[in-house]
Amino acid sequence: MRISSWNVNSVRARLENILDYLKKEKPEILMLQEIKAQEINFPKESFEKIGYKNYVFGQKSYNGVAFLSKVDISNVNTKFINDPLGQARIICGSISLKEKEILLINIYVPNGNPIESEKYNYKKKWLNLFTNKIAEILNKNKNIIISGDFNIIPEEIDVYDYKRYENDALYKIEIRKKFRELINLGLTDVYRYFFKDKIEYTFWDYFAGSWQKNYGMRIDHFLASNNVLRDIKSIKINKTPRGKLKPSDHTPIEINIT
DNA sequence: ATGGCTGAGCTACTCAGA
Repeated sequence: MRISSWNVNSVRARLENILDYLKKEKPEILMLQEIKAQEINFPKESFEKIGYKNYVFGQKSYNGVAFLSKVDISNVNTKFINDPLGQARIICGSISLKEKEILLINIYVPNGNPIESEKYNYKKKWLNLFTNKIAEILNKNKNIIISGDFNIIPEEIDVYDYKRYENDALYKIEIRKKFRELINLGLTDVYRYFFKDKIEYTFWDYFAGSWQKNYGMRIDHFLASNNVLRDIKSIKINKTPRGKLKPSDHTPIEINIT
């Protein structure tokens, strides 16, 4: 089974690109972030027409997450945490894989910039709430996958010039520590598990030819609990969609799981 | 290079992203 995650930066502006991607790569599940639409404006029919069910948690203008899936997702929940600002940033649900039930948690972490603003406090508070909830979940459920746009650069090698990001909400040491705290609950950064030193990115700014110069960062991740990690056979950052016309500034990251 | 694009909401311009 292939599961993919992609911050699409508006599901409506990106509809043709998303449909092209689904037809070409045929993931069983695509986890979307930043759909920037209310559920009523989500183009469900377009996805249903090519065999994907829609599970949507949207809001007006900003944020919003969703699952597109060929298989049933059960117990879909949009209240995983009580978001301090009431924003649509998490949707989760369960899938069956062989005899296993796996909880999929699709997240869009707050950006947090600029760091001297209330937005940074919101990011820290959000990450604390999320990590506490994951700790609680892991006590009873050993099969979880967290994926999405974390807005966190884990290490130096995950950004084209880390010195420029030392006072940025994506790379500040305080934020990277929160990522470590989450991992230390018993999760693995799946990309780094397969590729110890490889330099690859999932995001490139729209500005100033960042894509052409490969000025990017790795901020979209798959984290898996140990029981699930065993079943993950590969992971890939698929750069093709970022090079298309009218692209998202992020590109999909995909796992194969058996 | 702390915003030089891009999108939503709206219909002029602000807010947000990373």
